[in-house]
Amino acid sequence: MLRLSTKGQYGVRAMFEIARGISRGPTTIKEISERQDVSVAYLEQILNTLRKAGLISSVRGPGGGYVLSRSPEKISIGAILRELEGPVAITSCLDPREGCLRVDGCVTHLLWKALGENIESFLDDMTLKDLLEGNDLMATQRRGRRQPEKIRMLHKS
Amino acid sequence: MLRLSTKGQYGVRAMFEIARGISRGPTTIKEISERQDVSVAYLEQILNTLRKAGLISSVRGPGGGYVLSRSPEKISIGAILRELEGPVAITSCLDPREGCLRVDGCVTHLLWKALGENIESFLDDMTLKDLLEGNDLMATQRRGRRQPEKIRMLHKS
DNA sequence: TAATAGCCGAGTAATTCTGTCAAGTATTAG
DNA sequence: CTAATACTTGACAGAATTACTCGGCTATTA
Ligand code: FES
Ligand code: FES
Repeated sequence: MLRLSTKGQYGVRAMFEIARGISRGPTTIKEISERQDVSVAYLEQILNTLRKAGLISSVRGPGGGYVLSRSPEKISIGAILRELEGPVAITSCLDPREGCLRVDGCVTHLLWKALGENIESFLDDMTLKDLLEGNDLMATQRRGRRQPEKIRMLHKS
Repeated sequence: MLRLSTKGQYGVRAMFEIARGISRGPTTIKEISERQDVSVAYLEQILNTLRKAGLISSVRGPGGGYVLSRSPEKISIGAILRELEGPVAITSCLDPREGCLRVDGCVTHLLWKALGENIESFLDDMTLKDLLEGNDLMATQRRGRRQPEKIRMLHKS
């Protein structure tokens, strides 16, 4: 229950790759494809959506690729997913693009609403920076280094 | 993003109706159908699943219907949804029935896992009793009565 | 000017969702 | 006993969504 589509998942992983490549300049679709095991054609579609949303910008021609429009800590996972999958809406009744007639007097409405807000604040609080730190953590694990706070909390839970 | 299927939603609403009818004895499919606007045929499918799962039991013949197997505070929304929609699994990688080969070294794995656990604890903490109290709350609103705690918290959030 | 790299719209196969339908079985009132 | 009530079961089908692929185009630069 409550699956995320592959589009959303791949989107987050692609954004992570672009974020990770910051120091090397633009990251190409091909590189992302190889590192994350997603086809080039599918990534084109996904990255195009994210570019139109203003989360990344593209550089054409040789040496080109994609770069983040803002710094990693300013791009939340929620922002990425919203562009690719629309707003968090546990039920169609809660989707601003749809709506419901029976809202008043519906016992479950508040329940789904609260759950949705819970999920959304989680996703909006987590950013690409946290993912980068989580990756560092994995790379340096078992070496006694200091662990980034938010990810360590994830690890515990 | 992250939609709940209608099956799960209807299932929760049906369980609420059965819980609400406790004092009157078994609740028939037809009654649930009328009160919750869901077809009898579809409810048959849903309630059968819930019965096989042991959440409700059925009484056949005239005067029959469905009753809860346990008291409302012992039936969580999570338990209902798990039967109808399978385990919470944001990604296929987290579904115990599927799994993933790239788990080690996957940056997003911990993220989805933590989100899933967050959702699950929310759903497991909320019970039919809370829905019943929420319903009372709606019915008595604007009359200055005392409001049940958990639902009032929902209302605030 | 050729190679690189992103841009764009359409289309399609597979899967999942959202139900319906028909033919049963069990129980009870009369 | 029998008729009415109500749940039981399995199959099936249309609609919607997902998860992609494909072909051709445009911009940039060495
Ligand atoms: S049916 Fe739409 S809010 Fe409950
Ligand atoms: S790809 Fe399966 S856990 Fe990340």
